[in-house]
Amino acid sequence: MLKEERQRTILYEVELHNRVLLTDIADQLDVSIDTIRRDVKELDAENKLRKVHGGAISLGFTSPAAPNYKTYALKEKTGIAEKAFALLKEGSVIFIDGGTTCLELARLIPERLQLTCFTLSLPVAMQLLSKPNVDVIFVGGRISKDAQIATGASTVTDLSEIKFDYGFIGTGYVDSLHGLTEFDWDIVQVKKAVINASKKTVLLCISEKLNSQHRFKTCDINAINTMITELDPANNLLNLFRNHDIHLL
Amino acid sequence: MLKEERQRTILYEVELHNRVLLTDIADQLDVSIDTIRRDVKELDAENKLRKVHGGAISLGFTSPAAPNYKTYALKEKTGIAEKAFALLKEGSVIFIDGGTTCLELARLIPERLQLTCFTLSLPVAMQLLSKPNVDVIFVGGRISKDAQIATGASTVTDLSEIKFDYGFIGTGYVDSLHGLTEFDWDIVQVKKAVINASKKTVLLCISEKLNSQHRFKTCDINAINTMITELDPANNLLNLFRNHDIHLL
DNA sequence: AGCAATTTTGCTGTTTTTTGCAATATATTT
DNA sequence: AAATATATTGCAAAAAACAGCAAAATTGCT
Repeated sequence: MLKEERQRTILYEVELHNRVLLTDIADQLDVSIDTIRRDVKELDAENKLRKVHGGAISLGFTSPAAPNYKTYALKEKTGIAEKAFALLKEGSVIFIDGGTTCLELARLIPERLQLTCFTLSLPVAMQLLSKPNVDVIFVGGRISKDAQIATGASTVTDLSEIKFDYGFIGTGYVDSLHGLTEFDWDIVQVKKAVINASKKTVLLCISEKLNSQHRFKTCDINAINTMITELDPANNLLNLFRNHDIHLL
Repeated sequence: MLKEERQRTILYEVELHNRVLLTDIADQLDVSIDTIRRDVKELDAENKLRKVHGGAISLGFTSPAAPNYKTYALKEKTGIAEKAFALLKEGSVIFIDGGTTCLELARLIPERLQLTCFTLSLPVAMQLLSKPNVDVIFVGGRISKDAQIATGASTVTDLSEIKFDYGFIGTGYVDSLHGLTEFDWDIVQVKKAVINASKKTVLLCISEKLNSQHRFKTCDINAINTMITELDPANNLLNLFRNHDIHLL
């Protein structure tokens, strides 16, 4: 049997069943497992499949189907995410909110860092799948079409039974006096639950949102432990937040 | 024997069997293997076939599916999804499983159809977000990196409190005798829960998976109400499934 | 036909690729 | 922690590819 034939068969099996065991394939094709191992290694190098311990899995099952429409103010948001990332410790149990800034934080997590990440954002969950050492737990519920996050009573209930070391959240609007506010009532409910479930709450917020407000209130500004913007913590724009018991980063 | 004649024979063999061994051809045409090697080299240079170690393979064998991250057997799966789609009624409460076939079903749902869709697959949920009249509910839990679906005890518990009109599921392996089986135990647990939560269970399954099995059992074949393959329901390959109380589509 | 030039072919020895095996190391499970 | 499964590495045998060479066949020419 030609090598190409064998590799074709392996790919076929992987595509068909999404995952295969090296031993199974070696058995089926009647060659040594070393040969299969080498084949799979090659196919992996060619990006035809992904080699995992003991077998191989289809790319379609693992590749981050990332539609890269560009994020607004990406640079600022990446800067914020980097500051937030510095708070992460090996083995932490954290929550990552939806929104593009939080998505950047998820993207930033390095391969070797071991974390348990809760989220209710579909894009964040997708992003976290590519991190081998991150345990991803999705808090389910009715998915909001625009925010792409789970909302509703069951989500709130589920959240009430968890404690995160850190909750990294975004917000629609923030004001030193009126606190965090949102346009959408459902989203406020889950954000409240997240803050409640977080030992420490970290707000990721681009400076453009400072001193803006809307209809529904999530929490007072004091409920936030750390606020991260893309600005230098000493920046004058942050003065109004200095009176409160908030860490500025 | 003329060189040209020989090369024509080689090409013929390659086209017929998709591959050929140099030794076989040399034997068959009763010339030295070096001659065949040189012939194949020329044919390769002319792009009539592809020379590989030990033999040659047909171009059609490699080119069409080679740089292809797309869904395997997309056409078949779309066909299956179309049949499944015909079962959907306005206002139904359904469940859509993970996997590429089920993802096709999600993709097929038209804009105007009003549905309540439960899922535990991140890609399916993402897909459903683009359907304005579909209520998307994600059943949360620990996300499996490979399958990109929620698994674990909380997922199973959540599912135990729901009833779907239809549960559209896929499977890793299916056999008329051994039923639905999987490679992964965790996945079996949630699939069991899904079947339990479905008034009617519809299996979406490409015919290549028929009569295959693996380690962990999801359910007997009788637990399935309708099985959809890309084949005509009268096809002989489905004979083994006719004794059972299954609708074939 | 005769003959030289060219091409084709088979042979030889050498190099490269492929494969399986065994020993060791690493990962995973119990 | 031990026990098991999987990976990695080095090695050797076998198969295949390659390069060079010379005999044989083919071709083009007179």
